[in-house]
Parts: sequence; C-alpha cells; structure tokens
Amino acid sequence: MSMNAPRGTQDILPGTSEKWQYVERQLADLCRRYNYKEIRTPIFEHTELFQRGVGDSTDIVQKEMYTFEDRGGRSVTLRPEGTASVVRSYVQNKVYGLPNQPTKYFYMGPMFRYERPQQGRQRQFVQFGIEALGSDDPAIDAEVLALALGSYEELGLKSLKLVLNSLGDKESREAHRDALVRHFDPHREELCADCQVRLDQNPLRVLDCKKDREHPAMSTAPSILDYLNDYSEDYFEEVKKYLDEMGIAYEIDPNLVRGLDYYNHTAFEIMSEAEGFGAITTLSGGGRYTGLVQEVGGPETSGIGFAMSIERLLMALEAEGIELPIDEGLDTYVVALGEEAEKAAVRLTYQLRQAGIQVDKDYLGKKMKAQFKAADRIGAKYVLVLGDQELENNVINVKTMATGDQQEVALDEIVDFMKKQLIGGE
RNA sequence: GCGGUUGUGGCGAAGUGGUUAACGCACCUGAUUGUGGUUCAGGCAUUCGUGGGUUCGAUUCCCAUCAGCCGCCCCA
Repeated sequence: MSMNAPRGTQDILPGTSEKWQYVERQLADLCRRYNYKEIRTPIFEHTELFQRGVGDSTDIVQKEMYTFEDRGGRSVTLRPEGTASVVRSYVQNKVYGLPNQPTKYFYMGPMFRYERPQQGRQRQFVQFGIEALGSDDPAIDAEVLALALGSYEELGLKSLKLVLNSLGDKESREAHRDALVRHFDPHREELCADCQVRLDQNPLRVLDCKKDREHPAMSTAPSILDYLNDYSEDYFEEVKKYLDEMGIAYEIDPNLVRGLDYYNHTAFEIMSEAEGFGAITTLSGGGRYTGLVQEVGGPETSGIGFAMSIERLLMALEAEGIELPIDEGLDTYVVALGEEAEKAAVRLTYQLRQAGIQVDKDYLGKKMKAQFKAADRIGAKYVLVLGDQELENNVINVKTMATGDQQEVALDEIVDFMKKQLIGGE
C-alpha cells in the first residue's frame, strides 16, 4: 500500500526548507523593528468562531472550511485564516485592559481551506499576518500598509502594486449598500446566480464578480467613494497623507472589496506584477475591521491587519529570479580509515560539535575515495583525515577543499585549530 | 463544484499489439592497495499509476478508477 500526503498538502524538504527558515527570520525581524509581538493561537477553534468572525456570507464559511466533530460532539474547524483567532484570544485574555495599547501582534502558521489545489493555492498553506487592535488612528493603518509592503521589499521584490480602497464606516457602507441594491435590482435577472444571492447578502461583492464584469450596469455602479461621509472621507485622506509622507506608492481601486464581512475604512491588497506568476496575482490582503471584537464578546474596539501566504511570497521570489542568501555548505567532514580510526573519528566529531563546529562524517562504511567524494558533494570546507599514520603520531591531516592544501595538526590542538580556521577565515 | 492535461527505474525521459522496455542523471565498484570536483571501464534497480475488458499475446487499444499538474469560481 502506498500513502500520499493528502491533496493540497506538501512536504517541504531540505533544499526548500532553508528558504522558509530564511523568510521566516526576515519577517520576524521586520516585526521586531515595527514592535509587533508574536502570538500563537490554536490551529483549530470552535466552528462558531469562524462563522461569526469571518462571516456566514463568505465563501470561506460557506464552502471552504475543514469542519468536523470531535469525540465530545463539539464542532471544531481547522482555522481558515488568522484574524478570528487573534481577536478571540484578545478578548478571552482581556488584553484590551492591559497597558501599552494598541496591541500589536504578528502570527505565522498553517491555515486550511478546502479548495481545489492549483498554482499558489493549497489546502494547507502558511500565512504570516499582523493585527493592530485598539487604535483608530489612520497613522496605524499606514503603518500596517508599510509593514505589509516592506515584507516583500525586504526580500528584494520589485514588481509590486499596492491597491487601496476605503469601504467607509457603517453609515457610509449602508448608504452605499442601499445605492447598490437600487442600482442592480432592475438588472437582477441578468446577473449570474452567485450575484443574485450576493445582491441580498453582501451587495458589495457584486462589484468584485468576474463573470458580470462586462455587464453595462457594472461600469455605472455607484462607487463607495461617492458615499463616504465626512468622517470616512477624512479618514481615507489621512491614511493617504501618511503613505505619501513615507513615500509609499499606491493605486486607488474603488472596486476593491474584501471577502470578510467586517471590513470598513481601509481595505487593500498587494499584487505581484511579475511575469510568469500564473493566474494568481494577489500576494496579500487586509484591512480595518470594526465590530469583530464585539462580535466575539469584547468591548467596542477596532483593529487593522493583513495576511500573506508564504507560498505565494516564495513564488514571487522565484518569478523575479531572486536568490536568497542561503549557505548550504558544511564546515567540516571527518574521514576515517580503519577500525581504530573510526573510534577516534566518532570521538573527534563529538568533540568538535561540542565546541560549536559544524561537522559530519560517513555512516555507510565508504572507502576513503568515496568519503572524499561525499565531502565534496556536501560542500565541506575542510576534511579531517584520520588513519593509522595519524593515530601513530597523534596528529590529524587537515585538508582545505577549495585549495587542496593539507597540513598536519596535533590531535589535542585540532579543536582550537578548527575554531580559529572557521572564525578567522570568515 | 466544473473544465483541461499528464501518470514508464531514486530523478529526467524514449518506445512498440509480440524475443532480454532505450538513453541521460544519480548511486556502487575498479583503473589510482590513503585523498574530491575531469576521464575511462563495468555494475545496479522498474508491479510500464491501479482495476477490469478486447486479444493467441497489452506498457502499447477500450472502459473505469486513483493521483499529480493547470485553469474557472474565490481567495492568501
């Protein structure tokens, strides 16, 4: 019987895992500079959290959740996104009551959505995201946008586009919503089946529809930007002002709509414009939300956040031909000849490792030539040869692979010698 | 949920209704009885995705099924 990983999941093997580690380190460091602290929440939650937190009208809740009953008969769901859990934790731990507000978190970990896998889309994928809770200052919206964009720029990506929109506050949204319904209702029968449902549940998403894009009513649809009240308009202007202040370029798209129900004011996506990126161009998305904290049982608090997929980030790096600075070599390889030497080699390898030096040796009983070949393939900088001759004289032969130079070093000095070589040589 | 496409050794990849299914890479051995990246010689392994059907005979033809990849929808 042969077993494969479940559809839409993948193994990340050495060769690739180093890239993940590198990217994860860079992102964590970026967060450190922006003073966002890591939060780790459970990978599964009560299903109800996502139904309320993500929104019943969304595709995520309607058809993409990994939901099952546990042995106690509770319905639980593998998290499809990060915000709901972060907000739940914020409320449950009464973090809103702590000093040092706003609360600024980042998270990184697997998310799950039951979808048909393809380029840039898996059933298990990894998201990096941030949330800033407890501030209504447009400057923090700008901060989140800056960090989002910075995540990509830090790694050398260039072909990026920041697309921005405002969904307004509740009053603006409702006015716009009414206008949308008035506008589209006469054409109801001409819209696609999905949009007919959207018109009732979340008319905003009709604007986002790809099928009805060509419908004449689409181009004349009321823009949210025309329905922003004074506060919302000012808010949007402030966000843009701060972005300008930082010299961050953006593009306004009045049709940009976020999938989640609770978004208001700032909404944005970052897209890749690189060639050969495939059908998927959205690298990350986010926005401001109000009402979510209350929905989960906390005080009226608004937040803003964004999330990106590491898989798509790596795809973008590939598409732009960016090589990450990853050292794949090995410092030291120990070659042993004969039984006595093998014992000494095991001891020496251990001593070197304890001294902080990266070492490996052969475990397949290979002949010397093959051991050298292995050392070469692994990319060893130094090969230490131990044979009868060396044992007799209490020395070890040190070969520098790049130059082919060899020298003998006393056995009891080899650890210090290697330390000097490796530290001094860099 | 719908559509397209692919499935031969560890990897890449030929091939034909019928004697031992090419080749390349990788790996192992030797030329060099203690030294790598080049070369030469030899060696190694494959239920031809799975199940069924047609046939004297199927890896090749037909059906089904599974899996991978890509696209639609939507998103990250």
